[in-house]
Amino acid sequence: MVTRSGRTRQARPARKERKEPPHLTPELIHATALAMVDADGIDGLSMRKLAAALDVNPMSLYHHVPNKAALLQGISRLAVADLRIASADDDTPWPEQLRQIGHSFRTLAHQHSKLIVYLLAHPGFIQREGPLWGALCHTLRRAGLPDAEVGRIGNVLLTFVSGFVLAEINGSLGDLLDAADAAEIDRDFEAGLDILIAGLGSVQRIRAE
Amino acid sequence: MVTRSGRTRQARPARKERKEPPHLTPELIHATALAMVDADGIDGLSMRKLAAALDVNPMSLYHHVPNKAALLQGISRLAVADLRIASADDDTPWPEQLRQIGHSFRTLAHQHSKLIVYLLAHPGFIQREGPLWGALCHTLRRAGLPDAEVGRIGNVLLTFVSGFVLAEINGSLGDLLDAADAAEIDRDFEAGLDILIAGLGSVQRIRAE
DNA sequence: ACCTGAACACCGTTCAAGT
DNA sequence: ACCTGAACACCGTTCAAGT
Repeated sequence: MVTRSGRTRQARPARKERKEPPHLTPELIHATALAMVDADGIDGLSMRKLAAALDVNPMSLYHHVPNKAALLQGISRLAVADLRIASADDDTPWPEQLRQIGHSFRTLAHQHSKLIVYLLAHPGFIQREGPLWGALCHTLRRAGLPDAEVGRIGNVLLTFVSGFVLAEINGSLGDLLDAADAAEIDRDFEAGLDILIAGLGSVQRIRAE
Repeated sequence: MVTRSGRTRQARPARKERKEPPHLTPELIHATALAMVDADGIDGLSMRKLAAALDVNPMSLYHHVPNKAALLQGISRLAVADLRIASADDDTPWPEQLRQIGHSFRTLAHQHSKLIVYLLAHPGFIQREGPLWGALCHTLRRAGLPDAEVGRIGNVLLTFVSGFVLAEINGSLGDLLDAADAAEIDRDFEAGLDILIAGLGSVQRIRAE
């Protein structure tokens, strides 16, 4: 919830009366906008409502953010920064590491569910240079996959996880299965990863022959 | 392209002058709106632009369609009606049949790419009673899967295909892989289906023990 | 340098008035 | 029964004017 009542209201007589300057910065704007999206969804965010939440004239925002598209891009950067890939220790077996990457993504999706739906539907979310794709490719190479197959297989894993969290968040997953509780859906996610990893093993064997 | 110049302009003196009634019906409205979305995307559709394309006052639409949400629902119904599941002949092996279902979905996604992105991001697209989910469950049961697993596994296949077409349409797939041509992406899709089906086979074996 | 009001071109939707 | 203009409450964004 973004509330305008959270402002400091101290007794000492500030130099500028009770209308202290909000110290408007891109960081503050992005953070507030992300909070609004997390709370009310993409449609709940507008330049004018954002300005109201910051207690500022709508037009002031345009001195720190070029336009709404750039604002959304800034929000995305902020959210993706919350992604934590557990990997980096090469002694855990690669199937377990793939599972961890999948869980990292899904956790991020739960943290910013409203935004992730928007991000998955628009280009430029997963980047070739990002930590997620890097970790994925690294793990697959460690699993013995030839370089030519790494991208292809990595994409299969990524698209499955994307599709899953999307269906999970928009509710169609709970609709198709009769899964009412979250634990059931967790198990479905695990089952999907199992199938992919099992399939990956068999394809790996085939290509190696 | 929806153009307003496509109206008949005959020489005979119509009773109502050159402003003939557009015979506004829900069907015509939905079809025109779908064409607009296919051409310009979801954001390219507005009640006012739709009315302009139909050469009608914006407010007239509200006598045939309750609101924009209902309009989008009607468009979706229209698009989903284009889905053609090839199956129904039980002599083809189940892996091939699964592949065909996946291709049916992907073909639909290509036909209405702009709309499908919207549909996947919003609830209610894949229905339990729909032909796609029905065919999927039927095939999986035929593959010898216990009833308890059918939903779970069907969901894995569906979410993979959803995630794939989404990444394909919004361009992030072509970005991550260096795949420039469509044929390469076709092969990636095939590879994904192969992995899932292979994994499905092994899980099937495990559960059977 | 930063803020702001007015204005422009759009939205979806309601409602009373027309035929 | 169907259509329509005016109006309302919203948008994103530009721009000239203020400090």
